[in-house]
Amino acid sequence: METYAAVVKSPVGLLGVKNTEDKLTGIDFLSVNHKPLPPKVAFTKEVVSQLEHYFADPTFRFNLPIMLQGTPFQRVVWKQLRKIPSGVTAEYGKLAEKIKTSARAIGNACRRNPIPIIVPCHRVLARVGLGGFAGETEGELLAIKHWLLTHEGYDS
DNA sequence: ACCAACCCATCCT
DNA sequence: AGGATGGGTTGGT
Repeated sequence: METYAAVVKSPVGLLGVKNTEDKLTGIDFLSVNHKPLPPKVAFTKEVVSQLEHYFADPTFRFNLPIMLQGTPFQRVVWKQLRKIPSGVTAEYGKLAEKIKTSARAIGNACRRNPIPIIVPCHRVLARVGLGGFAGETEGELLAIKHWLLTHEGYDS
């Protein structure tokens, strides 16, 4: 089982926070058999604090140093994702046009986003329907995507 | 290093 | 329903 810098309770369930001394590297959605784990070092405290701010106020803008590990293509896509503000949505197909690739390839890159919520892949929707989230196309995780969107004011 | 086959959070006809 | 799509992974040589 993976070890986390912190495991925090949130309105969408337990979140596992992964980071180095000064860079955020990942966020996982955890099942209930994980125990909450309070942050120890200062940087982890800051990450948890900003997450709590966001859940209290959907317009809160994250300001955290982030380390994304991925292929050059994935980095380009993730960079685009971070430009989408809270309350705004994008489409796989539209993003694909913008960077001259296919909608499917965009979906592939989103699927591998290691830092959901903060790198806001939940703001990318399919032409018709929600699209997927955290690797799933149906089920509990998709409910989280929907929760995040309505939290940000999106009306389906 | 290359290549074939397969997998996908899509989209069009 | 079927096919085009393009990035990634895997497993072979």
